[in-house]
Amino acid sequence: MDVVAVYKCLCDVTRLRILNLLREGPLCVCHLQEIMEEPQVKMSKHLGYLKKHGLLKSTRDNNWTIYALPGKPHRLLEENLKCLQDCQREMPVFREDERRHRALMRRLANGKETCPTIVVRDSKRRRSKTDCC
Amino acid sequence: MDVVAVYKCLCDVTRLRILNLLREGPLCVCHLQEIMEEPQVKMSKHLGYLKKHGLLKSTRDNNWTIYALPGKPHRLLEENLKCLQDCQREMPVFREDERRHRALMRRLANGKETCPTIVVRDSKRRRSKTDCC
DNA sequence: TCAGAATATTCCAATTAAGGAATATTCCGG
DNA sequence: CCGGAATATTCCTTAATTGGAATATTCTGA
Repeated sequence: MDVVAVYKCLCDVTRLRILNLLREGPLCVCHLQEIMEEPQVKMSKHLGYLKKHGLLKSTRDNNWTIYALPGKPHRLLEENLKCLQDCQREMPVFREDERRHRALMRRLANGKETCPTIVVRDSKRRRSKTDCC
Repeated sequence: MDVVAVYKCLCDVTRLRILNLLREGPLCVCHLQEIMEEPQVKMSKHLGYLKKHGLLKSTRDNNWTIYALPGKPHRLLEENLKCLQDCQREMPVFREDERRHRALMRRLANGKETCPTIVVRDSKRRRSKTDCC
């Protein structure tokens, strides 16, 4: 565990936004993209960066990659994730993200649309192979 | 309070070492230098950086500058300072620093040598104006 | 006033980081 | 096998970071 590397992970808004969103549960790349309204390249790179340094894990589900926080994160990460919860004031963008996140979740919950993101939480639902984003 | 700026402060070894040392109490620049065995420019710049972002405060004592953690640090800083305490394993350099820190303190405590660093802790001691380092 | 100590600042070179455009890869359904 | 979707990677440009050398500033004691 490279402490400095962890802080390097945390010192970028995009990465903080990703971590903050994933506190709520796993998300596939396209949903993160949709929520954060950022281009695919950017998302993919930052996700890769976080994963490379052990702050995220990923699983492949057909054509999708689902990112999630590690099962038992290092203390350093854990403490800082807790702090993120209280950073609404300092990070207004967090509130926006969470708003769009909830909207997406509602849409997925009551919709025809199914997606790996939701499947992780409700493994009984079936989905087609290509109806994600 | 700029969250990202705080993490930028924390993502450099030199700055982490400074913060870790100052957990124990204030130190003047020359003592930080001595303990960390780093050149003056480097120390001065990183100290200025930390101060600029509110992670340190400084007071002037004659020709010396004494740096210290802020009285009541932001939660983010506070939590991470606590984490630093447990990072001996990941940061062997912390142990070295603390060893040299203790040695310095012993030297100052029982010596003729007095210094702003010690004065902060024992304001009854007198010192000459030029016997610091 | 002058030399020297403690600290800060400026200037510069080298390294690293961030983001976008284009391209590659992988996997699916037809 | 082909087209398309989801994601990753490569290449490139621009910006930011780091650190050292030299210099400046401030203060003190003689």
